[in-house]
Amino acid sequence: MLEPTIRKGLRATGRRMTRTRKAVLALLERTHQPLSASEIFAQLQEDHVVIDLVTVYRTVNVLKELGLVVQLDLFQEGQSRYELKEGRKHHHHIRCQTCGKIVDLLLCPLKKLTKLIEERTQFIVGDHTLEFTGFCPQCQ
Amino acid sequence: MLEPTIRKGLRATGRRMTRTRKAVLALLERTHQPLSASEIFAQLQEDHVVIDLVTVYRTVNVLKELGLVVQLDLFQEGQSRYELKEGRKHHHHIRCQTCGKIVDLLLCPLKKLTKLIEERTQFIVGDHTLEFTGFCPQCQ
DNA sequence: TGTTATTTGCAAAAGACTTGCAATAATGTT
DNA sequence: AACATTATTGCAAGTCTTTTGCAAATAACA
Repeated sequence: MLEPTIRKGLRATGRRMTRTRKAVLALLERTHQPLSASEIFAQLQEDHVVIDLVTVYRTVNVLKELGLVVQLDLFQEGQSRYELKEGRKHHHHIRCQTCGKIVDLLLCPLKKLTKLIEERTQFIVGDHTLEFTGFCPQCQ
Repeated sequence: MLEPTIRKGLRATGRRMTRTRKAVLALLERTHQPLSASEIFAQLQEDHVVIDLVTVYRTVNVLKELGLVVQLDLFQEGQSRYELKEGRKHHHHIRCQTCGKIVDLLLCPLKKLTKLIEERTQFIVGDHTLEFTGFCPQCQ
């Protein structure tokens, strides 16, 4: 139940806790897969929550701005997915090419690499994406 | 000049070498940045090559199918980029958040990781993406 | 040069996401 | 508890990237 904390975050930026924001948050909280906007929309429809797809987009963007949600762009999916950050460590994902299942990879091999890249390229390295595809046990 | 080789690859799959395919290939061959479809289109227009944007999309897709071109989805760009494979080693990229410049990273730290991921997830690991963003020397 | 199948251009559509605006609802105040 | 203020929502419409249908153009090869 992270609603009270989030309410404060919203308030601090002149925003409000609303029915739709609660619904999206609750859904992300109980779902263990990163969801796309249209999946959030569809699931809330099933739950008889009245919400517009536009509102879903606006909501995930707000949550992203507040740093509560991470936006993922998985390998050639053509849409973004959103995942609650809430106390979770930075991690990556693998997605099954056949059934689309997404599994967390609780690792990130890139800490050392960043320094090397900065030396080689003179860039200041910011963010990175690392995503795998493959075949899950059921689809092999 | 990889036209003759590619002609064979096209022929082998019942395809033809055309004016537009030559133009796209030649552009990719002389450009050292991964290009988006609209950039390919715009550049060819400047070069007075008559081509439709639709044809650019179809062309890069054919080249991708033939394994001649790699499709890149860089960090939240909202469009794909295409890069000639032609004798190049597998590598990754870093893109400047300010000016958009893309620099090759001639490394891939993921060979060992694949085995670990397969053990942990029981997936058969296929492809992966790894892309960085940051600030290039000029934009710092 | 002619025949045939592939490719192209154009128009239109699909899909993800954004924006404008009037109506609605959340907040702090009376 | 009702009010006033201001953020948020829903709807319609728009943008942007990419795809598709189809008739006309053009490669390949005899």
